[in-house]
Amino acid sequence: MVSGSDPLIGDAAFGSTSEGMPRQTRRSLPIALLRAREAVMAKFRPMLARHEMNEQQWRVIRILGETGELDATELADRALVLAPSLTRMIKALKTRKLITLRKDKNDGRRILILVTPAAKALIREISPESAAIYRDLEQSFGAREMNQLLDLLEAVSRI
Amino acid sequence: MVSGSDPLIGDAAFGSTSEGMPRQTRRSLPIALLRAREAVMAKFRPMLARHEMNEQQWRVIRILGETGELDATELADRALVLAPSLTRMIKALKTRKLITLRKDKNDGRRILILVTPAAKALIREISPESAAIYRDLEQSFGAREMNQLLDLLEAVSRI
DNA sequence: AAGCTATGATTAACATGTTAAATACACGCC
DNA sequence: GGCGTGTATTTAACATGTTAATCATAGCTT
Repeated sequence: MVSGSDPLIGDAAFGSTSEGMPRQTRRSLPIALLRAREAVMAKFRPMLARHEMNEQQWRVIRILGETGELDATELADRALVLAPSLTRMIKALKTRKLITLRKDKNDGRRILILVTPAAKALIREISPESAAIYRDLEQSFGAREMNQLLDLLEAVSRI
Repeated sequence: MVSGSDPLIGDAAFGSTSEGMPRQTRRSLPIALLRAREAVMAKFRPMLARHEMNEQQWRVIRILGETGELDATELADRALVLAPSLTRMIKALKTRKLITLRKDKNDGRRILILVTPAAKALIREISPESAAIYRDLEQSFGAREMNQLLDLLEAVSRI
């Protein structure tokens, strides 16, 4: 019998590497992705916070700025937020006068979302700061590694 | 003047690739990490849901199972959950009798957390299912690519 | 036109993420 | 021993994540 504080033997939870070693938590893809994301976002969050934006709001506003008017479903897909989250965010962003809404005339179920000039001004403030952080990241990580990583991430996303 | 629905020109927000092309949202590291994570977790979530576990609870329980007794700070670090989230999770997991708590005799501020036999049994149920999903993933993505990706993610996490 | 089914958006309920503040204990200094 | 400072944990408040249910509109079928 294992005593109360003994760890379970090995780690069958996430398979084995090609070398046949038991996989440690550090070597698990979901955790590695989370850890990497945390490390990267830690660089951006303070800057965004100075502009009273969180990560998700910045994704939404930025995509609307890049793309122009979008319906809620399309926007949620592209910004990687769930529909219920977007519904709540829309209220807040409308109150802050960063977006305007109108009904789709051809489909009464859809709402169309558009950034205001104020939001565009905000995007123009944040973008260069974001670009600077990204450049630092690319420099310390390596441009080649960055591209390789982006390629692999894109491949994983398609699985 | 740009009209209301025109996208902002280009995309200065996240720097440029080595080829000098403007970076699209798809080519942004934070978004690529999020998208990849979503794709991967979509494979695991239904299985975990069948065991009435979410992703975070599984990370916590699994790490406790691997490691044995841990204090809250150490556990939060390893499971990548924030301290306030862990506080709430501890209540739920204790109610479900998956963990037990005791005070550290040498440091009255710390609580020590330990999985119950019931939790170990649960881990033994989930682990093989998780391993099977991981194997499928590794097979369709490629073991070499998987290792390469894990190496790059580890490198990014250290920046 | 009525009815069926599918889709877009919202609401509800509960969980975690996030930051700041509060609480409790540890530890060194005087 | 009292005091300031630091650390571990909790609480609070608000935001998003997640799933399921609801509501409204489209669009097809008869």
